[in-house]
Order: sequence, then structure tokens, then C-alpha cells
Amino acid sequence: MPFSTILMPMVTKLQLWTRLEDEDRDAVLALPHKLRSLRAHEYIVRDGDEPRHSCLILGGFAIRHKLTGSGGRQIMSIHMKGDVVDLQNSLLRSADHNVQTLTNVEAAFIPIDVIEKLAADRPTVGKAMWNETLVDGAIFREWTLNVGRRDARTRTAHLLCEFALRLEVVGLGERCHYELPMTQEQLADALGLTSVHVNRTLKSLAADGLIERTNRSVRIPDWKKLAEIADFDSRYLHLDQRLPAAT
Amino acid sequence: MPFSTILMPMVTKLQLWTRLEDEDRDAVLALPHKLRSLRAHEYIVRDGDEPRHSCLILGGFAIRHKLTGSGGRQIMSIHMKGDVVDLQNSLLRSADHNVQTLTNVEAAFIPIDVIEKLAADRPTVGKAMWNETLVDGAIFREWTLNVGRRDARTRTAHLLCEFALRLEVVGLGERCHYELPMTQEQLADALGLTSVHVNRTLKSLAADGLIERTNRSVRIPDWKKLAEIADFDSRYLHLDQRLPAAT
DNA sequence: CGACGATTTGAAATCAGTCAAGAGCAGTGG
DNA sequence: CCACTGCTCTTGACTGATTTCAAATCGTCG
Repeated sequence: MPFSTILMPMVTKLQLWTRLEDEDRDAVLALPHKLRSLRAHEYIVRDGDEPRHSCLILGGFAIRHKLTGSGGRQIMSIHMKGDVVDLQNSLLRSADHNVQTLTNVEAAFIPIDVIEKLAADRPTVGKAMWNETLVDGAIFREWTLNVGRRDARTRTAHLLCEFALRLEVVGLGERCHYELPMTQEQLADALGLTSVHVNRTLKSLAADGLIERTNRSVRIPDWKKLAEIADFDSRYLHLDQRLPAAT
Repeated sequence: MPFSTILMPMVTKLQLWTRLEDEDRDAVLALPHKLRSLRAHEYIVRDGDEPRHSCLILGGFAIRHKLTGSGGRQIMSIHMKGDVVDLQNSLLRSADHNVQTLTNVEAAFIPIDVIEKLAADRPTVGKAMWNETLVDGAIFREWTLNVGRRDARTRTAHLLCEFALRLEVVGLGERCHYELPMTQEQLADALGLTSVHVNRTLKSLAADGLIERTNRSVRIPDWKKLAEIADFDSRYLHLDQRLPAAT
């Protein structure tokens, strides 16, 4: 293998949606990049920036969020190992949202023009990256539905289900037992609720035996039951047959 | 000009974000397609379908929406002349949301494999289409923020501002005077509110002189004032310098 | 031990939803 | 030309989910 495999998480992620030839894979692995360690709560991109690099997460968690004029924060998505987290901002030239670390993060920064050239030279890779941004879009849509039309209980349960599957896919947890990477206040900002209400809602889910939690760890005793009250249907994650019976 | 110009609205839209060479433009215009007239409220794609065609809107309005298990509906976006409205669904193979006409619609249906081939053969066009889906994503994010973190009044005003600019860009209205293509119930589903509350909110905006309305027509006497109380910043539409001082 | 952030809890306030009914308006058919 | 039908819009009174405000407890890390 002629190249470093540091960027392998990106290849793995791309291969979730598109089969890559060896040369395509090698071309991705050969992308020039700078490695950086970021501490928790650092901004990667700020709304209004004109980023020249895209940021591939190798370890840790990051979020994308926007702020209202009155200071309200809405978290739009969570990102983890293998996600290229500001492809959207950098391809559109001008960032329309913030990207911020949640935990300490190991990341590779790749110049955006190199990514654009790769997409043009290797249509298969371009298609795979396009697909990744489309799946991001699908997740945004589900979040909009979640925030707009589900009550606090359903909404919270739904988020817990999404985490379960997404962590499972990248091997950072099991579907029925994982570590929540967020505080209740951050959950609130992802759910469009207040942290107080998130707290009460989590307690109510626990009281009904739908989840068990100690600290940040979540255990789901009966996946099907939780998925049902969460109104959760994993199709929007577009994981296809990659997961056993996800509901 | 060797080709029909029926697909010109698509070229115009793509050129909002990317400059196209003549050959690229001609390649788009030469796309094989079937024209269809759709009546109001017809489904173009249903959640769960596996569409083989993408649908370019030539006239009229369409929406994308998702339903909760309990029947709640969230409208995710509105589409008009020049929008390729189910690129997302068709490229991902399996539709994760519904696409439905709002009014009578004239549309061109283009086979998805032809679109994929075009994107691969002509990277510039591929990039332009990718960009279009990225801007869609940017609009989803803003809607999530809108629904999750803004109160009913701000939220409603924000939507009115977005419509104003988007209709202006495609030449279907003026920024300060346009025809709303939706009923109040549909507005409610876009805003995550009830139609009763939308009604009261519109009345309250009108009472404060921020909008004037007769039937579906909206007039905005003072754009800056409305944009301000709407917490509206048009950057997320990524229209760049294409609009005079949009705020 | 002390400090700081995160979680938990209670009580009061409020924004938006629900239910229900009437008014306006356009299209249809007699 | 008019009554009828079916939407959409409007309005009022009441309800309720979620927020707000405030304070106590917990946990972890230096």
C-alpha cells in the first residue's frame, strides 16, 4: 500500500454509499492534508467565514449549529469519525453556519480546491462525496420534521435512536448501549427545547423503562419499543442493508 | 441554437451558482425528457418510492414534506421554476420524503441515469448540480433554525422574507409585493405551527404595519423593518451579489 | 476540600394548541 | 340568477405543553 492510511475513515465513510475502485481509494488516501488536534468547544468554522479547507474528523465529535439574532442556538447535526464536516460551507465559499467541536477532536484539514479537483478527475469519488452531502441533507430534513412536528418525548426518543444507529455504524457504541457525547443543554439545542425540559423528558423515558441511564451512558432495553414511541424509521439515514433490522 | 430551449430554466438556475460554458449549457438543454402537466396536489414522489426520474419544474409550485406517524406534516421546502425537485430522492435511490404539487405544474421528467452520466462526463455541470443540492441543504438548515428556535411571529416573518427574495430571483414577483402560493394551513405546515396560529400571527404582523395583505397577496411596505423583526439574513440563500442589498 | 459545570426539582407564567362555530368566496348545477 | 357545496379564513374561549426563574444537589477534577 503506497499511501498512509490516516484518511481511511473517509474512505470507509464514502464506501457506505458507493463502491470505490482501488485507484479511487488510493486517490482519496493520497489527498494532501494537515493533521490537527482540537480541544473541546473550539470553533472549526464560523458563520460568515470563507473556509479554504474541509475538515475530516478522525476522532471525537463535532456539531454544526446556527444562532438566531436573539442568541438562540439550534444544532443542525452531529459529526463523528469519517465525516467531512464542512464540505457544505467550503464548497459554497461562504459559511452559513458554525462548526464547533464537542469534545477533543483529531482532524485532517484538506484544501478545498484539491477536493474539487478530485471530484472532477474521478467522477466516482465525486459522486460518492455528493452522496455524502445528500445524506446530510436527508438528516437535516428529518431533524426539521422532528423539531417542527413531534412532541418533546417523541422528539427526544428519536434523537436517541439516531445516535444509537450512527454510533453503531462507525463502531463507537452498540445500538442498545452507548455513551452520549452531549450535555443536556446541548441536547436541548439539538431538539429545540430547553435543558430543563430535556431533563424532565429523559426522566420520563427512564421512568417508563424505555431507556436506562447513568450519567451520559444510555442503555436501551427494548429497541423496538423505543423506536416505536420515537416514531423512528431509519430509512432517512440511507444505511440500506448495512444494518440488521434497524426498524 | 441546435436544441430546444424548454429546459432553459434549469440552465438559468444552475448558472446562479456556476458559470457554464456553451457546451455545458447545450448538454443540459439536450437532456432527454418527458413533459407532463400535473394538477394541484398531485404527488410527484412518495416517501419510500424508488424514483427513476428527476423532475424539473417549468412552471407552478411544488413542496417537499414528510409526515410523522401521528399524521403531522412538515413542509421542508418550496420549489418553483428551474428547480430540479427530487434530485435528492432519486440520487439516493430510495425516497425519504414526499414531493407534491401545490398548484398546477408544468414539469420535465429526466431519467436519473442520464443525469448521473452528465455529471460524470461534464464535471462543471456536475459541480453546478452538486452546488444546487448544497444550497437546498443550506435552506433546510435555516428552516430547522426557524422552526426550532424562533417564536411564531419571527418565524412567520422570516418565511415571508424568504419567499420575497426567491420569487424575485426567478422573476415571479417583486420583493415587496408578491402572491403567496400557499394556504394558511400549508404555511402552518411549513412553520411547524397550526393554521389558527398562523392566521393570528399574520394578522398581528399586518396590525403592526409590517405587511399588508389582501387574500394571498403580500405587500411589504418597509423591507428593512420586516427583515429586522424576522431576524432575516439572506446569506443562507447563497445568492451572492445577485440581489441588491437583500439584508 | 472547594469550585465549577451539569443535573435535578418546584412553582408560576406564557406561548401556542385545541375545539368549535361563523363568515367569506369560488365553483357547480339547477 | 341563485342556492348549494366545499374550502379557506377568522374569531373566541379554554387548555395544556413547554418555558422561565430560581434554588438545591450531584460529580469531577485540581
